[in-house]
Amino acid sequence: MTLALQQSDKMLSLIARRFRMLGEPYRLRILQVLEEGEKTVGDLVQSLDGKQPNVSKHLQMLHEAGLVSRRREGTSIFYGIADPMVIRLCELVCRSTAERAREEFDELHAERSPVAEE
Amino acid sequence: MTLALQQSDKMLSLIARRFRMLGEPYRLRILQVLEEGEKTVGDLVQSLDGKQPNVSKHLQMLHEAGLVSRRREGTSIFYGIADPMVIRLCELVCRSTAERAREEFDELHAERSPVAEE
DNA sequence: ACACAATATGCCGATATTGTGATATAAGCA
DNA sequence: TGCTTATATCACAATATCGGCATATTGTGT
Repeated sequence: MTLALQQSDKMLSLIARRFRMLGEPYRLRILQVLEEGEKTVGDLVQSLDGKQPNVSKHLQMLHEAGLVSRRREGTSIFYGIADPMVIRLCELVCRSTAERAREEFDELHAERSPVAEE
Repeated sequence: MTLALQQSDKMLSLIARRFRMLGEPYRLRILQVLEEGEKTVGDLVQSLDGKQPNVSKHLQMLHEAGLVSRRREGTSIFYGIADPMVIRLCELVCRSTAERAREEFDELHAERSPVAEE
């Protein structure tokens, strides 16, 4: 049990890949937009002010990792968030990261000598 | 609200970094061992059958990202899981990834022609 | 001071990832 | 068929990451 990670090497790689897919600011921004609902590649290119090949590639990666869904409609392709887990993941990390950032901020601004965390 | 990601670019980078830190199988294995309790670098080197510099480097990265704690005791240094969020994160991803893997497995073994998801 | 153990760091080659421009594919329409 | 739009893929340079070896640092004794 524990970390629920005593999986086979293959399983571990899959898990790591999912985390890695979330480890790019640009991909996070894509997911951020997708959370409003399904979007076409063009929509995303416009929202994110990015290049189309780049957006397509990131979407491809997210899709291969099973994080976004893909639906064709005419010449357009709609992407959406496939796994609601993504939302909870981001909320968790966001909260935790913000909290830590605040702690570091407080430490920097504390009058007394820092408690030495290095 | 939504993805809780409409943060500044700096915040987004921090969040992405945390995900990236979890995006390495070796680091996941380290966390897996750390979940048993605090461990020294030497303990981990032994448990994971790895090289010491490599383990140290990964621990350093995890520590800089705020995911593991560090405590000196004599010449040894004990690392531990700093943020319990890590556990929940891994559980979420693990469940979701296993589920998806099972789905793909089922699709592959279905008698009828695959529904074409690529 | 020295020696020793535990950990960290610097450097390197191999590999992976990213972003971009050019090009290819696919669908709809005249 | 050809033309247009939307998306995907290819090819490449720049950058980042990983693992390993050698070496430096830190702490603890003598």
